[in-house]
Amino acid sequence: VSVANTLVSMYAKCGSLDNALSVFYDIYEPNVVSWTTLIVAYVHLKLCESAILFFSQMLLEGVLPNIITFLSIISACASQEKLLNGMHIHAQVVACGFELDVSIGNALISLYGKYKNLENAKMIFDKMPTRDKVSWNSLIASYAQLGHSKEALKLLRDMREGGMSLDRVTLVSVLEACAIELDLDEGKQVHAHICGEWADLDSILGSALISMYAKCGSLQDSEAVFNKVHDRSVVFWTSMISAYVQHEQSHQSIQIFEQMKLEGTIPDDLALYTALSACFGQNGLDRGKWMHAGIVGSREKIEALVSNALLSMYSKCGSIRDAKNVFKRLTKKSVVTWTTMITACAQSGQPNQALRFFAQMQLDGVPPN
RNA sequence: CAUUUCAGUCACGCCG
Repeated sequence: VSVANTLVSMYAKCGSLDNALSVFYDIYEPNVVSWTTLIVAYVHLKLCESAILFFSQMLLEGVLPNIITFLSIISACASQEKLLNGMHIHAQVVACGFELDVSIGNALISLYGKYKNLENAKMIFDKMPTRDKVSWNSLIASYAQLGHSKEALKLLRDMREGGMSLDRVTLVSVLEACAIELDLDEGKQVHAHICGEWADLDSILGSALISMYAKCGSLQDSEAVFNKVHDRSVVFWTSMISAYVQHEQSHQSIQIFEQMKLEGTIPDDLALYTALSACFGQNGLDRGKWMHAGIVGSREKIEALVSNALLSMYSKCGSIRDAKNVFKRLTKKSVVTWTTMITACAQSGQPNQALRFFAQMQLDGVPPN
């Protein structure tokens, strides 16, 4: 069984769910590790519904979940919206007597954070018999992501007073909090702390610093960070592209985008989205068309996010005609897609066309929000 | 043999 489990895990990590599944189904009596491995595979592919289904199936077959199973299933629940699943799992954790485990507590903190339920997150935290760095990080991240940055920064202070050392995860969350608060001073202090603690920045901390500085209005600092990091991920590049967009520097932004491609980093949807949003102003339309052509030439299908970005780009650049052309060729149109078109027409003196789109949208089965 | 926290992002409107 162990050998088969390892195989399942290996196939899953290579992205071959089919192979993983067929090995799993050939296991005579799958044990708790087999099931957990499968659940994790689905969670990593964001197929959380299925992960939860496998969990139920496992229970039906009389296999008892252990702590690791619960950790996996809690993270499955955290990445989907259904509150009920999460509450249900929490109850089961308690019933199995696992609720005092540190890792379980950590996962639950994060779960309630994702559910925007900070009271419960804090309650779990307070009730934990022992806390580790992850406990603090989870709670701080929850506060930071929900925009409660003051509390996040306060927790940081408590954490340090309690003698906990900070790690990269802590700092990323704190930088996010600084960005929301537009607290440049605190952000710089965190940056100084980072420089004192590690010889070089990695691309995750780098991205967080770039966007913190950009949001706090200090583009020069973003640039300085950008130049210091050499192991650049797509996210890292995108942060810099976005920083220039926020400061309305279309040209610089596109230049970074081009440099990224030259250095061999393949842009993902969000990178394309951001680069397209950099096409505005004087040469905006030309840059946008050029980019559009590049996108069409380099990928099979265009994702929703990217096509929406194309629509906004064309309408921002004043070419409703091009926007309509893109729009016509889309197979899936969301409310956002329709609203982009409606707004484009409305703002360019074509109110009747806007109303026509509005009517068509409803005929298409998309309800207005 | 499997496991918990972290970075770039969406249209419109409202408030700051």
